[in-house]
This record gives sequence, C-alpha cells and structure tokens, in this order.
Amino acid sequence: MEIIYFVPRRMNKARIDHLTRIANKSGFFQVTTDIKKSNILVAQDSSGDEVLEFLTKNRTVALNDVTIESKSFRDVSWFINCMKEGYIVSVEDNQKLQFKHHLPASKQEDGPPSKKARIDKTTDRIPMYACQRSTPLQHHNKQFTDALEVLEEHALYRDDPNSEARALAFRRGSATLKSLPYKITHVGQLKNLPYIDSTNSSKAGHCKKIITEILEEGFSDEVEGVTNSEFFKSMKIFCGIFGVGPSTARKWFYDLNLRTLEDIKTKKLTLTKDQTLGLRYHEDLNKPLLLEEANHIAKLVRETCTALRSGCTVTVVGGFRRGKDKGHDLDLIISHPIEGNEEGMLAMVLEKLDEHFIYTEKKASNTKRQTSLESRSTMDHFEKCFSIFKYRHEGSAKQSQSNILHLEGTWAAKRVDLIVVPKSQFAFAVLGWTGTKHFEREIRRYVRSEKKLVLTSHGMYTLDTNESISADSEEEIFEKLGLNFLPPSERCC
DNA sequence: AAGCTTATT
DNA sequence: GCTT
DNA sequence: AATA
Ligand SMILES: Nc1nc2c(ncn2[C@H]2C[C@H](O)[C@@H](COP(=O)(O)OP(=O)(O)OP(=O)(O)O)O2)c(=O)[nH]1
Ligand SMILES: [Mg+2]
Ligand SMILES: [Mg+2]
Repeated sequence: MEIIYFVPRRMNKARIDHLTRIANKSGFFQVTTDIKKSNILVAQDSSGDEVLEFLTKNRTVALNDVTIESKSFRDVSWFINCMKEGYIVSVEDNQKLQFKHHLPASKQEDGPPSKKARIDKTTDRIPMYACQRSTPLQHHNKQFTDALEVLEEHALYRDDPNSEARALAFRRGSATLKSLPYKITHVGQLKNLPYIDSTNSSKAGHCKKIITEILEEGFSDEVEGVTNSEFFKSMKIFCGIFGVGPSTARKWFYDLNLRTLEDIKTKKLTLTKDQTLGLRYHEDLNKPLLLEEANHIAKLVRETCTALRSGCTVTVVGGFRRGKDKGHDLDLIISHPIEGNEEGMLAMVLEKLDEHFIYTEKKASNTKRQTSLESRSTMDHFEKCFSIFKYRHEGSAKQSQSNILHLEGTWAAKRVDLIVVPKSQFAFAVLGWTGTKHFEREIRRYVRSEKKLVLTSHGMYTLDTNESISADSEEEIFEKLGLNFLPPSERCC
C-alpha cells in the first residue's frame, strides 16, 4: 500500500478532498495528512524545489523529515493516470518533480511540448485570436470540446444577462483545444492555454475545472447534469425549430409548461411565418443535408445562373466549403466577373427555379447601391434569400409514373441560402460566409481591436473615417490584416 | 470595470 | 467566463 | 427576437 501526501500548494481544499476520497476508495492508495507517514508526495504545477520550499516555509515539516532520497515526488497527473487505469501505473519522466541540482536527461517528445519547453513562455504561446491559428475539422480533444460546448449551449438558453458572454467564453476555450496538434492527457498541459488557464487568477476557472474533471473521471458531473436536465432537453428541441430562439423557447418552457415537440404541435400557439414552416418541415429540416445532395443543388443553381447570364459564378460557401460532408443547409454565393452584371440575378434565378422552392425569404441590401439614386430600378433589389428547397429524390418522378396519383414522387425540404454580390464584394462575402460563426466573430474582433478597422461580409473600412479598403481575394484580405492565410478547412473553430 | 461580430427583417 |  |  502506497501512502500519499497531497502537497497543498496550487491545489485548493476542495480538490485535495476530492482526490483523497477517490484515492481511499481505490484499494491501492491511502492518503495521510501526516507527511512523515507518507512515501509519495503528490503535487500540482510545482517542481520538487518548489515543494520543498513550500513545506519548509509553511513549517509543515522539519527539513530532514522530507528529503529527496526518502520520498517520491510526483506530479498529480501520475496519480490521475493511476485512478483511471485502476492500478499503480509507472511514472513517466515528466511526472517526476524536478530538482535543480539533479536534472535527469530530458527526452523531447513529439506532440505535446515537454514541461521544459513550456517554461519558455515566449516561444510557443498560442495566439489569442482563433483567426491567427489553424483549426482543423478533425482534432484531438473532442471529448473536452463537446463538454465545453454543452455549457456554451446551456448558457445561450439561460435568461441571465451575462449568459451570452459566458457562452462566448466556453466557445473560446473549446476553440483553443481544437487548435492543439495533440491530445490533452494531464492538467499540466493546460498551462497558459488562452481562455482555459487564467492569466490573472491562480485558481482554476470554469473551463479548466471541466477539463480537469474529465481527465480524472472520464466525464463531468456538471456537463452530465446539464445534458440530462429537463430545461436543456426541451430548450434544445424547441430551438431546433427554424424560427424559434431562446426567448420563445423559454416562454414555452416556463410560462406554458411545454416540454416536447408533440406539446408544441398539439397546442394552438401563435407562430411566426418562419416557425410555422419550421414546424411543418421539422423532420426534413432536422435531417442533415449530405454533401452529395448539396453538390446536386449547387449544380442546378449554377446551370440556371449561367444560362440566365453567361459568366455568372456560383460558389459553395458555409460548412461544405470548410470540408464538412453534411450540414444544416447549403450556402451559395452568386456573382459575376463584371461589376454590375450580377444585378437582378436573385430575382431571375428564383423565378426560373420557382417550382423548386417551397418558400423564399428575401432580404435587401443596405450598404451600397441603395444610396445611388440612378441605380433604382422598377424591380425590387434583393441580395440575400433564405429559402426552403424542394429536393426531389433520385429518379422519383419517372419511377412513380405507374401510379398516376403520385406525379410528385418523393422529395424532402432542405434549407438553401443564396447570396448575390458584385465582384468588388466577392472576396469579403466568401470570407464572411465560409465561417465558422466563431471564426467570423474572432476575425472581426481582431480587425477592430488590433487593426482599428471594421470587417463585414461586404467590405473593410477604417474605424475612424469609414474609408473603404478593397480586396480581390481572401488571400489579399488576410495579407492586408497581417494574418497568415488560413484555408477554409483550417477555420473550423 | 469594460468588452465580447456584424448585418437584415 | 475570461482578458485587458 | 429571429436569421445568416
Ligand atoms: N458574421 C456572422 N456570420 C455568420 C453568423 N452565423 C453564420 N455566419 C456565416 C458563417 C457561416 O459559416 C455562414 C453560414 O452559416 P450557417 O448557419 O449555414 O453555418 P455553416 O454553413 O457554417 O454550418 P451548417 O450550415 O450548420 O452546416 O454564415 C454570425 O452570427 N455572424
Ligand atoms: Mg450552412
Ligand atoms: Mg446558412
């Protein structure tokens, strides 16, 4: 039986109590508060020298009660690994607490930077903005990011006035982990991670606590509690209806005591137009749109546009441009290599494809040509359209001819977003609609606070004088912002 | 204590 | 909730 | 307050 003493340096009482409880339940560890009875000292975020200094300063022991020779000095990550495995695992080199006068030869590993390398805070600190670093779609810390994003979602559902800011903080923590080229395996690796390891306070914040909890027990009590709560489950269902957001969902939950989708369908509620359609096509719209289907729709729109006006370009943006193989909708940008030749395209393509659209919600542009008086035409001018597309399944129309009552064949409702922009705005629109949403927030925050400029999906402007700064490609925008270019597949934060 | 992306309807 |  |  190993006798453990937890060094109360950089660990609060609650944490030590927790570790003590799980250790005493293990059967192979016993925890003591009498350091002289222990044979292993377990510490967090401390070197051996720091432990010795702490113990003597706090008069926990006389100097000769604890010596480098008489005790083992180990990092808490070793202890956690033991608890996870269910037996006493071997001690890794970087889990042996270090003493200046006997440094073991440190072997460098790939992946996680060694403890030594991390002390060098200047060289490998992670950039503060997600737009300054690569974030791939597939990463190494999904277990942690999923947990943080549950808390993000939960915060977005809550009524508290600070909840949106809290949600953002959880998202930033998650985004940091997504950018790491290695898996987090012990708490020490959280050191200096932006939005996880607080630069100010020495005590662990909420993000760090959640990650630590998962490292230790494989799950987080808080996250499990949220996931299984009636509030969270119902809010998720309600907000999954197109047109329903947190405010409406809360009203349904608290004021009307509704809980399920059936409750919503049964009750006679006053719904907006979007909500009515969101409910009518709920099953279809909540099935993912597959890449193959997206490409099929994009092809149809492209062929229609080029037939209407030669030279027209149709670009897939949104999640599919980032490399996803399914999504909640298809996002398309329509443009033309000659400035002005894109005008009127949205109305034309919607009319041409009229039978393919169940619903179209058109939005006007405000940022430019509306101010120029001579460009006002008899036709209404729209630049954006959120639609519900009638996606006809492969060969359904022809095959069903045997049954004369079934002329329509099978189809499913799918969300399609169309955006029309002139060539001068094309690069900004592509950047703005490729996302992710978090990437957009991060690059805009970076631009405003670090570059004193404003970035939108129409252009870039000086903060003070509102002068326009042009760009013909995404690369040129990154360049002008002093950012290394990130391909869409590396904007998955 | 302030700030947290920006636009349209 | 986290950074400035 | 909802959508992107
Ligand atoms: N500036 C800004 N852009 C946004 C916001 N939400 C979405 N976007 C941009 C970035 C997104 O990638 C793009 C398309 O939005 P979508 O809702 O379709 O998301 P996305 O395509 O990334 O994923 P999904 O359709 O769910 O597979 O629009 C926002 O709140 N602000
Ligand atoms: Mg999309
Ligand atoms: Mg979309």
